[in-house]
Amino acid sequence: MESVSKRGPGRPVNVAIRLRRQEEILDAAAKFFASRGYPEANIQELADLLQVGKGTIYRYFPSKENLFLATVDRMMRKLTEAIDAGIDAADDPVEQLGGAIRAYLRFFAEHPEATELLIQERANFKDRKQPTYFVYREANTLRRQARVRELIQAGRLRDIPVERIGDVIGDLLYGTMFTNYFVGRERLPDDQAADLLDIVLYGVLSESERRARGVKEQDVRPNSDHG
Amino acid sequence: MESVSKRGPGRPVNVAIRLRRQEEILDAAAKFFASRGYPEANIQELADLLQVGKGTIYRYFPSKENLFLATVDRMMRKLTEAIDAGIDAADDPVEQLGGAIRAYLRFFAEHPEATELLIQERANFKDRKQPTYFVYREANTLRRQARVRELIQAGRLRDIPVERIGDVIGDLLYGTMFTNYFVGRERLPDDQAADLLDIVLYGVLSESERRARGVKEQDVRPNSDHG
Amino acid sequence: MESVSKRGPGRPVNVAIRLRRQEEILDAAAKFFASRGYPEANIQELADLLQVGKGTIYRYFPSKENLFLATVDRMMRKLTEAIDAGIDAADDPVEQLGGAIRAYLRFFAEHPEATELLIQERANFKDRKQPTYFVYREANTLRRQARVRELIQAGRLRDIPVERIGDVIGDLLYGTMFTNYFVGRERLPDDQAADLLDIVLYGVLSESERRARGVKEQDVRPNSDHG
Amino acid sequence: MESVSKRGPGRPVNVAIRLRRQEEILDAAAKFFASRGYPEANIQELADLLQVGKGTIYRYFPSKENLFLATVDRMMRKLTEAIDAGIDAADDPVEQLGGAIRAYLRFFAEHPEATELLIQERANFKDRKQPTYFVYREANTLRRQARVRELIQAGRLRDIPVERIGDVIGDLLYGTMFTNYFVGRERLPDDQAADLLDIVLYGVLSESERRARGVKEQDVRPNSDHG
DNA sequence: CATGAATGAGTATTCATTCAT
DNA sequence: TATGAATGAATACTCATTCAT
Repeated sequence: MESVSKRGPGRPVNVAIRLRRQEEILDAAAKFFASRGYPEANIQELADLLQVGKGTIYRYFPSKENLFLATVDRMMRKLTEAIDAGIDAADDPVEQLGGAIRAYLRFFAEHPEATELLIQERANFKDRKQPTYFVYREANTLRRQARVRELIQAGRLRDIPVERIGDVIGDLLYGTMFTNYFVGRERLPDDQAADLLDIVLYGVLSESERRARGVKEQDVRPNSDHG
Repeated sequence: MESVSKRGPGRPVNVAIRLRRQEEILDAAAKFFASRGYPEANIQELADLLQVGKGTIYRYFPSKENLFLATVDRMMRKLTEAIDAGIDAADDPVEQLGGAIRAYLRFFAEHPEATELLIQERANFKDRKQPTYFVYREANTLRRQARVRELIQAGRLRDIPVERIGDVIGDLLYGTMFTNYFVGRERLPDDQAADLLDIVLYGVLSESERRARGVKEQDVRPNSDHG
Repeated sequence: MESVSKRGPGRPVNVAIRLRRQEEILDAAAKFFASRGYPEANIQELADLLQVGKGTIYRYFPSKENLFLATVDRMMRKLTEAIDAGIDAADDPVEQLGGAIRAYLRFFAEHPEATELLIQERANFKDRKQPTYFVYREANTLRRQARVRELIQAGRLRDIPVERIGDVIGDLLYGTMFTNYFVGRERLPDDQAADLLDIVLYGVLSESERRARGVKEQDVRPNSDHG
Repeated sequence: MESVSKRGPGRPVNVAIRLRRQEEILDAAAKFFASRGYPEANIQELADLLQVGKGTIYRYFPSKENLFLATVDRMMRKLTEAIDAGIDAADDPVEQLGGAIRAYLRFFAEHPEATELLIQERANFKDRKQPTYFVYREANTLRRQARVRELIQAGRLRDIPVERIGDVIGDLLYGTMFTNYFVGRERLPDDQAADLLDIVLYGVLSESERRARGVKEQDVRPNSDHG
């Protein structure tokens, strides 16, 4: 697509080869960094794994750090795609929320190395870089907040500040993903998504307790973070 | 004075001094490991900070690893104490839940280095050790589940499996704590606790949507993890 | 040229260069370890001497210990060759014994560092390794004992157990070599070999004393170590 | 015994205590240095063994080096005594030579640590100090050469330069002692002494070979080291 | 283009020695 | 006098990166 020219000058074939090789390296690197941890992952070993020379890796990525960050970025790109696909699979906005959550949990269940990469990035580049995860999360915030706002205006969600809803759901997913990985929880992502959604949608209080507490529909508590 | 041991002459071991020195080292080490990250934290610099010789640190802790893990453990002990205190401050069980959440968020707001230590531990000792955080979390699980069970039996919470509630709240807090730290959120812990609790207790759906979805009091959805 | 392997492009491994470099390192290391002593010999300094980076030495030898032991082994290989050459230089078996002794003493006179390496090995690897010297000595024992046995059968040597003769000559050379080095004796190796051989062959007793003591040809004293 | 004074000034008792304590330390140190090797022998461990504080050892010996060398010196003093006793046990001078050799070999058989101390001293103080062994050996040289000279004048030994005889016997013993220790030979010292003496006295040649070679009584070969 | 030989900065830990108690 | 707390010099080894072939 990039070069539609039938016969450009130079070496057109190599571009494709170069991209494919790059992908191969990133694939192997993702697993390798995740299994060893960034500091213990040495390039020589990765080169051996890939059956290429060390120098070759350096031809594709200027440094270990750069390779690692490319690895994380690629992973986050894939996560974003997966979530978007999960959203697009439903029509009803509330169902779309469920779709997003399922996609998120599925993704990390299928790619355990993804979680490890997030940790390693934060631990090893704490001062040098905003965590890629949050770069992406923020990039999608407005788009997703808009959706929530529509639901509120449609009267389907309580009138709570949209950031608050986004934060709670985002933080809950983030915490769930880490915990799943760290303690080795083996739940089916879809079951877990359902449980989680149930509480987020309905809360944990019983009907009687809700009534006893006199919930007001529009505003359960004064909104402190509107400003 | 403490021990009437028949020790001969010579410089007596002062237990109190020893303990105090140990605490001083742990205090400094917590901040130091958090600010540098485990791999970059070199003992020489820590010794300089403490104005003692490197050897002195090694008299109190046999290795860098040991010192670091002691640091994490101490922090988790303090967190547990803070949460317990937050619980004990209220009588009503639902209020106690709020107290626990507030204590948790306050603790990490006041001790930003605590979050960093958790990351560093996971990133640098991934294969050697179960994360201390989850050792403590598990140690308190049964005790806290019992409390939830009572609330359900009292009809104040929906009849949802207790693990599910514990997991959701635990994961939400965990994710919130990390996110606060990573993106530098500066919310007042108590406000954040209130927001979070509001959603956990009441859910995000509006009353009309709840009714439209025909919520059943006892069991909103078939319980998949009872067995 | 040596190997017609189908290696792809890239810098080819030059086996000859590799071997030469290895020899250079061993040469320098032998002198260096001998002059400093094993514990004081630090690799950085050796690298400086060789005008290469520390890492280069580690490319050829995996550790300081390994390098040192390779150094000792090489020296013992050379000693063995020298002795064998000394033996082959003569035809008469008794002359061959003289040739071996001369070669031994010459070797250590010409390579003072060899003695030092033997000491250093024993002192620093006492529990980890049988001294290389004795590994080689034992490897040659049977071969040399056979020669002695022939001489006895030919009636040229007294009928003394072959081990006894081998041990005495071996121990005498070992002790002479150490003593020469430790006290800085500067005798010509060939003169010393002659003196030593004279006593070993003829003993120190005068003819009259021999007769007075009634030497029996075949067996001067009851053989206690035949079994 | 040392201080016969009934009531000297100061603290007379302590001198005896001090000497006894010093001996205890030297005893333990000899075995300790021999088993660990000088560099690995750390003073703390020796203090633990002796059940005293590290500082106490430093009250008796100013440094690790000094303690070690005192240990070697004491050992050599004992060896000298043992050899002298072996000499004094016989009247006939040739028997006395046998007595000395037996005493030497017995001493090292009974004190294996003695050999190790000699190695360790040479290996670790190569540039700082003439080996104690040779200090003592030289100190006794003249005395022993005189004895040999008398035997020659009495016509009982061949007229060989006395140094040559002393060197050969001395080197042979030195080499035998080391070899015994390094290869773990378990021969009875007296048997070994007899074997060794047999060869030194009578040589290894058969009578017929001696005659064939035309041994001249007084001078088997021109004396090259008289000057 | 691909390779791997060469490089050298960087760091946890030990232990002889001192000296306050 | 005896002790042991405190100290800090000293060193092998790894591995990201470069660049000659």
